[in-house]
Amino acid sequence: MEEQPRLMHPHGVSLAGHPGLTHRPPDVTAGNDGDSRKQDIGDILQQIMTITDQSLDEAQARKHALNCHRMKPALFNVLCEIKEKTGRRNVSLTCAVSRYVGEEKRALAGVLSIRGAQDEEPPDPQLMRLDNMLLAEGVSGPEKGGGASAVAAAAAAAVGNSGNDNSVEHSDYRAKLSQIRQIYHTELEKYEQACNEFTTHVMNLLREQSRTRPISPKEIERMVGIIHRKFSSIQMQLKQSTCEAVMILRSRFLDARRKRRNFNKQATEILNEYFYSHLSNPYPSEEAKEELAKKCSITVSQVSNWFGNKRIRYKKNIGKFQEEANMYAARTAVNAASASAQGSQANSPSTPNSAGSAASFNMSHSGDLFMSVQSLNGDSYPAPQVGANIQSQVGCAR
DNA sequence: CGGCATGATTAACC
DNA sequence: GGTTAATCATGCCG
Repeated sequence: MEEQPRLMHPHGVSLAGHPGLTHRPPDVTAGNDGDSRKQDIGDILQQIMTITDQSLDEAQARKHALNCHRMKPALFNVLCEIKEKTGRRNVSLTCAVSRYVGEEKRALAGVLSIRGAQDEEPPDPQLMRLDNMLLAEGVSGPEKGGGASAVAAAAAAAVGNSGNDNSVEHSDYRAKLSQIRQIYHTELEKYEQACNEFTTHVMNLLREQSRTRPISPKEIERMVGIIHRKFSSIQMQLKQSTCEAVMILRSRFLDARRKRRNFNKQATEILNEYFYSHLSNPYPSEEAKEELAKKCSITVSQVSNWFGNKRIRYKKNIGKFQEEANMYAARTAVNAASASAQGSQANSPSTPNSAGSAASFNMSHSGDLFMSVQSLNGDSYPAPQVGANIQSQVGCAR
């Protein structure tokens, strides 16, 4: 291909004096009056070349004139031949002829030059990542996909906070996600439509141009390929920003879940009940933690946190918790009393120790500080004799 | 708004 | 790995 005789000027510039034209097909150059014919062709070429300087309207008129010109078929054949032989399409003539679609070309260039147009190969890893993520998040893929609910469920399982406000946050999250999803889909659809419209537009233009210059199907294919690549790069941007939006939403959601929420009253009561009824050893076993967690609709780690906080805070300021301790001791005593009144030995699995067993909640610095405080405040905290004044205690508490 | 209550987190410890 | 102690960050109430 490289070694075959070149018909084109080495630099493919001025066609008027193009060597290729001296190698005319017989049907064009036949006859003796080659000079006049030459002149004729020269005129046409001149017209073509000056199209560049004309307005679109003028060019339109010229185009029509050219199409109707008696020499047009011959010239067209020459072009075909040149093109076929050179195997290239950068013939200046084609550029000149296509000048009359300058506007369209400019529009094309405008769209095609949108930034970030890395012409990646089809199996673009980044695009795949984005697609996977969108799918996983339930943005793309089947309607109301498992993605969102999976995330919500995971978050719920991770935190397991009291159901009510959770579902509120979930629905909020869901609503926002579906909003993103909707925007994503409408935008995607818009892009697809625009891409199709633009493709057909360009194809029409090329078809039109093919009347004036030879355009191979490969060229059209190539053009369409370029358009599709460019549009898919736009799509990629859309996907990327959608991913970002989802990530932001998700991190906000998770942040919101991290926010401290006070446990509801019932949960606190259950925990306190256990704590004060196991004051001698307020270290629930794993099973007990699980049971408490289930009862309180919180996680085991929250139970652990609660007990950790409670122990340290109780220890730090026993006096402050005195009243609370009395109350819960009284309550467990009541429970025990009513249980025994029913004739059955109340022995809840979660509270194996009896109420008010304030023996020795080991303090790191003073092992029996608790005991001594108990005895010091014996009057106000008669844990051992709770049963004696249940009525008054309960009356105070409730 | 200030201060206390409280759930969560972290580092050190055993 | 669980606990302690300190601390953070937020909720809540006067």
